[in-house]
Amino acid sequence: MTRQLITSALPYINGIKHLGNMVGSMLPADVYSRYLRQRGHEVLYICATDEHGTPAELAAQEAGLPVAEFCARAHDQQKAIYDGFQLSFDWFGRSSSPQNREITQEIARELHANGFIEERAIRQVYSVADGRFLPDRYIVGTCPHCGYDKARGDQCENCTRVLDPTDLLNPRSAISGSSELEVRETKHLFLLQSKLTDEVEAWIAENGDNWPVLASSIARKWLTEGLQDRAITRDLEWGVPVPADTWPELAAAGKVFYVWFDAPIEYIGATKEWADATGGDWRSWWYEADDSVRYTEFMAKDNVPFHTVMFPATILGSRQPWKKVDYVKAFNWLTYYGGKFSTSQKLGIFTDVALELLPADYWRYYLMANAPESDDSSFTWDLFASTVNKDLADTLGNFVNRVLSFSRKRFGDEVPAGAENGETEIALGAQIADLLAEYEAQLDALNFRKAAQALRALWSAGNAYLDVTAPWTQIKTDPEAAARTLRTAINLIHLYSVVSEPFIPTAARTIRESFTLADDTRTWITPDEARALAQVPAGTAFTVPPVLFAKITDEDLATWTERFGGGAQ
RNA sequence: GGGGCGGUAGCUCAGCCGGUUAGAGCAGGGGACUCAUAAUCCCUUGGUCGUGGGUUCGAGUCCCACCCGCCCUACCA
Repeated sequence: MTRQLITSALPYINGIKHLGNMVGSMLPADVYSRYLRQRGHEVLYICATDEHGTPAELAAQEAGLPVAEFCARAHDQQKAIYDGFQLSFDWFGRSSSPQNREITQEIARELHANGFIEERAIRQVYSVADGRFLPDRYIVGTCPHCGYDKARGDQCENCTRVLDPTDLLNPRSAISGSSELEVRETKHLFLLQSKLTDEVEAWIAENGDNWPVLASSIARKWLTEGLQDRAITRDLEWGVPVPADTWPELAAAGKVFYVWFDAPIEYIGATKEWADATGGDWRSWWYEADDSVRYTEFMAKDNVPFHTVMFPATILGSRQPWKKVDYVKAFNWLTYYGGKFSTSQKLGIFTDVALELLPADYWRYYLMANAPESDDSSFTWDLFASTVNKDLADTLGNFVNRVLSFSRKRFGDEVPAGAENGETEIALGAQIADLLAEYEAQLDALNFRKAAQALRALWSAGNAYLDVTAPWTQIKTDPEAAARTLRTAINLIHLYSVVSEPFIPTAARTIRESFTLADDTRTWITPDEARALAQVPAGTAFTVPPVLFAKITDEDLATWTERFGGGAQ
């Protein structure tokens, strides 16, 4: 059993995340974490809110709150939603934590000591009315090429040309609208990534081959172009301050590190938050841990360059034995009817609203069974309803209900004894063992769609077994055989409750709690146990749980499609 | 402009290093069954594998060109 370090990309502090954010990082990381824990691995699943940067400051300003207060509230809000999704973080931290500040500054000092940080003066647009330097995209104006009057300083959305903010005609602040802009000189720290390109390339060559192409190809693309030196500080109020002991002048000027510099370091910082809170040993996971720990990162494709190139460059340049990622699981986008989920246009489904409509298991299963692993995938209400109804309600939920109801009706509140297992049960056991092996193999390989398919095949096998044995017929001629069938089917139900937990933890627990089984501490099923189908002995008391998954009705669909604008695009 | 990924049945997707009649689930059609959330199980109709060339005994799978979608292109995160 290895030690498994798992992180999912940090959700940005500002705004409620939508289902696309959920399926691309936190949810698969949770499914994987739960699976590995169940298999007996020592797992540490770490996530956090990413709290620094211009958008957070502006959102706080708009909310009329001090940025620290704004972020504290937003963090709690996000945390509550993730609890609702049953995300089993070992720690859900904050990139604004003292722990992250400490480690970020430490790594910056190490980079400096090794000659990978340089101070440079750059010229940047300053908005007098807003009292802040503006990132390029926060400057709008008229495009000099096409005349579009809402072009952003980084790119014109109309003609797609890449721009410099000083190219814009009639430039103004996107925040206040003020045209009182000046180009000012400001000093920043640059990470000399150009000096680290070869090392990162060698590291990718050695480690990236097994990653999904989505991750490795993006990484290689950046490297073939050669890494450029990159500014890692900003002129903002809210961020990790540049340490005064190393850069007194910049510290005095109030410089903070760029959000993308401190955000990945928060994986380490959050682990220290966890250690400080629980007495855990954070260093054993992150420092000189290369042989004992396997580290898997989950993220959507937009995050890949930062995780495969820039962060590794930072770590390599520190010359310290920080743990580097072993496997990068990258996802494409989940779209809403082929279009982008959009906060500003209120398009799509957001995590808070999702939980108001239906319990987490419905979303968890649907999202993972249709995860955008090889390409963007499209959320549609029709597919959602058909997946939930067919797989969860009909195949699994109905199986549990039909077996337990029938058994109770005919044999009472305990698992019936009945005849010894016959050929049908032996064949079933072999089939279940095979399907379970397939399910495990797909989860081990982080193929979530295929894992969900294998799980559904396990559920379906139970229904097929009932069809072959037909206990409602057996009961008339051979009650012992009927009892055997039900005993076996009940054992399947218990097996399902164990192995389904990564995808549908709440329903799995509900099913499991319907058995009064002493010492039921089993967390996984061995091949022999799968073949035997005898973990729940005759005589075990059980109850029939309430309907596990309610079906989504046509009325529900009509209501939600109307409310969320499904298909309109 | 440059680059990456993708374009396979009505829908969502599998198809490893090229090799016999291109697969799954859902939807559609037929049948079986009645324990169960009108559930289940079995059978089955759908595809000139984006387009056009090329390599090969043989290509969805390799090469070239083009079309379409998404993403990246370093100051959003």
